[in-house]
Amino acid sequence: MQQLTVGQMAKLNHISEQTLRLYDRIGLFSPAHRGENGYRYYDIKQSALLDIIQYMKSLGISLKDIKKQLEGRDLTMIESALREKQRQTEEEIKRLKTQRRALERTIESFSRYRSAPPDGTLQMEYIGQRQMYVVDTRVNFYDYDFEHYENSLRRLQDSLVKDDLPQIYFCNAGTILNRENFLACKFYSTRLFVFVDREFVPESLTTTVPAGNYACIYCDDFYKEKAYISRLRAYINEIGYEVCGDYICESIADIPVAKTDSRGMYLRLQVPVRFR
Amino acid sequence: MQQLTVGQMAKLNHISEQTLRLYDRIGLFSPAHRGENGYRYYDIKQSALLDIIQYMKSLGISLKDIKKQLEGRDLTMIESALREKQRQTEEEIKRLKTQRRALERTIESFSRYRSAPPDGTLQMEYIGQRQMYVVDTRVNFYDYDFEHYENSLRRLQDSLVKDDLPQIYFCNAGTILNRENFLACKFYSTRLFVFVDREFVPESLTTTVPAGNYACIYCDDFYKEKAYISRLRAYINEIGYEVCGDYICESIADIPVAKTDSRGMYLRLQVPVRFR
DNA sequence: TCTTGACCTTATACCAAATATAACCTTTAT
DNA sequence: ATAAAGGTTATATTTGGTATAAGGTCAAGA
Repeated sequence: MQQLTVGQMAKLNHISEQTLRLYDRIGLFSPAHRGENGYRYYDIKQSALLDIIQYMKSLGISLKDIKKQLEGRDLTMIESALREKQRQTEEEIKRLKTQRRALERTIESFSRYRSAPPDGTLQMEYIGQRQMYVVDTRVNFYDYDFEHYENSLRRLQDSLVKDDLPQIYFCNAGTILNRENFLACKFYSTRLFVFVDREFVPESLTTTVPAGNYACIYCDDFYKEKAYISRLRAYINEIGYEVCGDYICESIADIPVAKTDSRGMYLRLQVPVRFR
Repeated sequence: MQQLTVGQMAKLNHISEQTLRLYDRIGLFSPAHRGENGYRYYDIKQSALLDIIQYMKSLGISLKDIKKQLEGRDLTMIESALREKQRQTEEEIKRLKTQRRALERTIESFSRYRSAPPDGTLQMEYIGQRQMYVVDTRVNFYDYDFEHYENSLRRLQDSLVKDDLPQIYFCNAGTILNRENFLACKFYSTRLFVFVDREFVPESLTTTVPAGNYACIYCDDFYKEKAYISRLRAYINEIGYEVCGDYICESIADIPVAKTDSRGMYLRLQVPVRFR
């Protein structure tokens, strides 16, 4: 019978010596014999057990649980553990797919920020259909300051958590102002939103923003919004269009780069229009 | 300016107080002010930074790295970190998909074990096409004992690692004996394999086992193989078939349930046949 | 004004699953 | 004989928190 030292066994099984010693100490996997010198001597046949341990570990099962499963020597227990793991894996894949999309969105947001027109730019843009997750805060943003907006974002976060949605990074949030209020110069908006992906959020929780032509003005300061809205309205009249939907204040980038501990905002104020 | 205590800030941002204190201690995220009483006072506007931290954390970036990124305040650095994370996510999804399949295989193996015919059963079976990953050990298994087989499995594992393949649990491994040797009663086999999935292993690394009718005999002991091969051959002659391909000794379940620290093997010895 | 309870502070320990180090012993090869 | 390689133990470090103890602060009610 071949006697393997800890180093040989480690190499043979692609595991570190330290780890084998650890497994011995916690009683998960011990050498077949101990020499009088204290050396650990393993039997190659023990590899079979180590295989299972490594396999279960690769499934993310804790050493404690692996030990329990193996001590039980209960096949059905191991099997149900595997089934449970299968379920978890399925979920994890789903989570990662969401994450992948979130990353895409954020990176998009960065590039949008980099290539965005300068502050004050007025232009027409065709924007495709979007989905938003909306929360009505019942408080008028225009009556309060930036701090209140932050507060409201927290509320939106609460809401996302409650609806069991992944916590999206707020790189694409904003507020909605009714068409009527926009036209009447009445600054009254209580609705806050984040843009979301249709595939990851149940349709019942989202609102669709129709595709179409939007009159847009870019804005680098939260506090300039009111003034820029006026310019936007003037622009629309000037080019002979009419407003055909709700106004949106979209933050297209929202990165605290400065030392101010506040958001480094870049807004795209927009309203859907059509030829009169 | 609203001053938030640690508890309020925690609730607002769905994070624990402990964690906020931890972040303060490691200098990742500190309160705007400290009261004379030592209390931490946060500014709601700091939530923006916490958002980013939470976001980066959700991507699995370590706190240390997050700190570094944010201290740099370098947008392009953050962006490239995100891109790196995107790559990692992609890989992780791939890994999990492989894991999902491996789990399926193992669970399959359990149920195959449970429903397998008793030791000694002889029968014809139609078996679909399979892919195998083969290693030639250049040593004849039949000249050595079970220990040597274990040793060879380690070699197979080395090979899998070298080829950058996921470490499949050896629940479906075996050996191949040439048709000629099988017919000549010459026990000479040096090739070891595991069955793999086409989708997860490059085709260049796999060997296809054709679909077809196989004469099979079930065997619960490694050491009975030679005797059972004779019975298999006799059976094939008896029913008037002829061997049309290589013999395979497939371990259909391989679970160390017993206290022996060795594999609890269940073998399906098989050889493709056709009507003479 | 006192007390109570909620909330804050720090320091310390704990968790998993290793990895790293120090201090020391054994084996093997030169 | 000596040195290198490899073995032993015990202890500390890592990560991202959570848990606990011992104590300080604050606001409300009696």
